[in-house]
Amino acid sequence: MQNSNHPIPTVYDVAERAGVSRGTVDRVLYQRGRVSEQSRQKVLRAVEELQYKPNSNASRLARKKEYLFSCIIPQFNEGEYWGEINNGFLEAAALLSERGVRLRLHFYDQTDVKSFLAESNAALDDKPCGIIMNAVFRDEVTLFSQQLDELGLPYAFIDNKIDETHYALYYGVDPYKSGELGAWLLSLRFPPKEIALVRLLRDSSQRADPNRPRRHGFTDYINKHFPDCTVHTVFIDPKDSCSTQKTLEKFFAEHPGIRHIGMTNSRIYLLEKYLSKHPDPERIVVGFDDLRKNLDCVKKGYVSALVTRHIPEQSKLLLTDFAESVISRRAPKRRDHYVHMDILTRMNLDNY
Amino acid sequence: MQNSNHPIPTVYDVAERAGVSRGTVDRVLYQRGRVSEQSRQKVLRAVEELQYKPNSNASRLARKKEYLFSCIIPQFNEGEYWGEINNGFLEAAALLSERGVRLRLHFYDQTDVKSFLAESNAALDDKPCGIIMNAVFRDEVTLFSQQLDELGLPYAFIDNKIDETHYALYYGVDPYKSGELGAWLLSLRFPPKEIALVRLLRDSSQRADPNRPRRHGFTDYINKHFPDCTVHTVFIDPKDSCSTQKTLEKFFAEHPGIRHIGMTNSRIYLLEKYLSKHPDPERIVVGFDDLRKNLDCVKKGYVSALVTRHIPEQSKLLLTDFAESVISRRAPKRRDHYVHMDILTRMNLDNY
DNA sequence: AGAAATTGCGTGCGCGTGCACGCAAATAAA
DNA sequence: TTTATTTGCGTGCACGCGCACGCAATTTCT
Repeated sequence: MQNSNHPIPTVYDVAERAGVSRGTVDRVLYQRGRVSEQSRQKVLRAVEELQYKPNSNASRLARKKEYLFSCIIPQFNEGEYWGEINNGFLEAAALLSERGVRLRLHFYDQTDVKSFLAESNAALDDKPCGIIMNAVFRDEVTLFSQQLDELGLPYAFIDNKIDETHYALYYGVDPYKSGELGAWLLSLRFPPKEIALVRLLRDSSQRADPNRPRRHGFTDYINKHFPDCTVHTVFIDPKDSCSTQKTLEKFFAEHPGIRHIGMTNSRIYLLEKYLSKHPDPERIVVGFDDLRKNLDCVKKGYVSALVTRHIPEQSKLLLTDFAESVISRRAPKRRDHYVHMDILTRMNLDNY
Repeated sequence: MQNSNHPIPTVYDVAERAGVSRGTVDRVLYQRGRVSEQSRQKVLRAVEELQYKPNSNASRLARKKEYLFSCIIPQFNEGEYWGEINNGFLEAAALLSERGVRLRLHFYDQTDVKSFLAESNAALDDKPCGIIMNAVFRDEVTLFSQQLDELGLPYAFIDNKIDETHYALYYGVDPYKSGELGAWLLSLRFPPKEIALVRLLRDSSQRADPNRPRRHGFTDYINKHFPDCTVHTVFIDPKDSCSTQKTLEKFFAEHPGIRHIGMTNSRIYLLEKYLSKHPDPERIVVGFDDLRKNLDCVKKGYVSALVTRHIPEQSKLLLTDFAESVISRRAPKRRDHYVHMDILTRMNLDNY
């Protein structure tokens, strides 16, 4: 609690106590201009004794400095994963705006390397004081991050990262562990004999496979704990619900023993139609990520559990933390933030 | 994105556009002093057209107004539930300090009504602009809230609340639902035939029983879904680990069939000693709240799952939201915040 | 020794608001 | 009509800090 006898000290108080002028205090605090060693010590002592902290409101008012951050993330449709990430960024930006933080967004096409290159260049043209991105195209992102290193521009990764780069900050889940958690949930109720792992067809132009680590976490867990269990893989087309339906009908007709279904990408909602047409009280379905549509599936009982983190929270925390560290010119306390994985079931869905 | 041609408008811009002086703009914005209807309209229009928002940094600098909030919560030892709540308050206060928010804390003894009365009076003496409390002693809290209503002082409840009062804000979990969730988790793996519900002995002076709703959620769920299951209640003494140990030994010796153990208060860690001495791979143990010691028990495998919310998050959000609404003099968007219940197991514990 | 450059430091101004003071015009009272 | 009162409104100052200007004292160069 603030001692009411001693009101909050200002530069004037520090200057007076040190026997110098405000300007000198200013020079000492911000290493601006030349100061004799003697006055420097006096000022530092006065700052220490008075516990002086600059008034951030006055400081920002006088400085009028803006901090621009550029984000390079995949395009999205309303309600999709990257849309939620985007919402988190916007929320954080609104909160930080009074501290002079500005945001510029760049969306690229995940299936098109060139669009990533274009957007990363556009981001540089913004002359930002920090860049936030994800890492779908490993080679290009690595190259880009080297460019940023040379420019001395700090950058942060969201959702996934490239360990070999000098990123300042990372927020995301540990994808491998989240896969394990999903497999654990799937097998919690009774041991699986056969599992359907549903995957998405992707056109050949898409080189990246961002879900690999999570899928491996999933299958490794199953193989380790249930060595006799077979994992069947089915591919469905995310753009064609009709063919998806046919594929699933056919697949499950051929494998009537399957009671466990998992999907390691964020689109478990694509199964809704099939699941609703073929109810099975014994079936267990596990998916990932708290998309609106996924939550609906849990609510309706088609999906037993989702593994997720609060998606917008993740990007909100990243921007807040990143901005804080850039503004204060201090490295963040922690570099890697593997955010907590939530387990969502119909029992704890209401207030998410 | 901010249009760079039109820099952020100031009162001067508004005044000029409305053809009046800064003082007049100020008067209409804050309903201070007298203004002719004609100028009022002109100013309001200019504000609208320019999308004028006062610069919060300049505003706070000039105003120098402080907002004091007083919290009245139970005493605690390091690492206990209310300690975590307290940490959340402190964290929020640190973040809000530059907006002029100050915090004053009052701790009372949960077993002593008089200490609550003393602390609530002390809180009033602070002359705060808002009060945060929990509701252990229903009658006394109800009386106190009536007093606050008369004074026109807004108050918020944390953790639990009294519906009949005119509280401005509430953050907490739905205790009944959390009890249900705990029971669901306990019975997830295989249907329970016998359950041990471990409770704490409380001295007769303690009238309040804050865990009742949660316990009822728990037992109701079991009775509804497993009508043939018997729920045994065991009382242990939280202050005497030796007697606790004896009680548990005796109880479980008499009921060798029990594979399900639940505890609806926050002290599942009190069972650690017993559980570690009597390992049982089939046993399922469910507790509540993410106390450090509870997390350790999950990590070591003694406890299968915890139902919790991130405790400090809850108080942090409450203070942030409450301060925001008091400062802006607007009612909060939502009054009741039943925060999300997390499910914690050894699979998703690492980054909590 | 005188001129030129460098070092150390004090001061003034502006950032955008909030608020109090006080002036002029309009109205009411004498 | 003169004086008192009210209404409407403009202006000045302070908030605490960042920054630039410029003066005086000291050192370096010719």
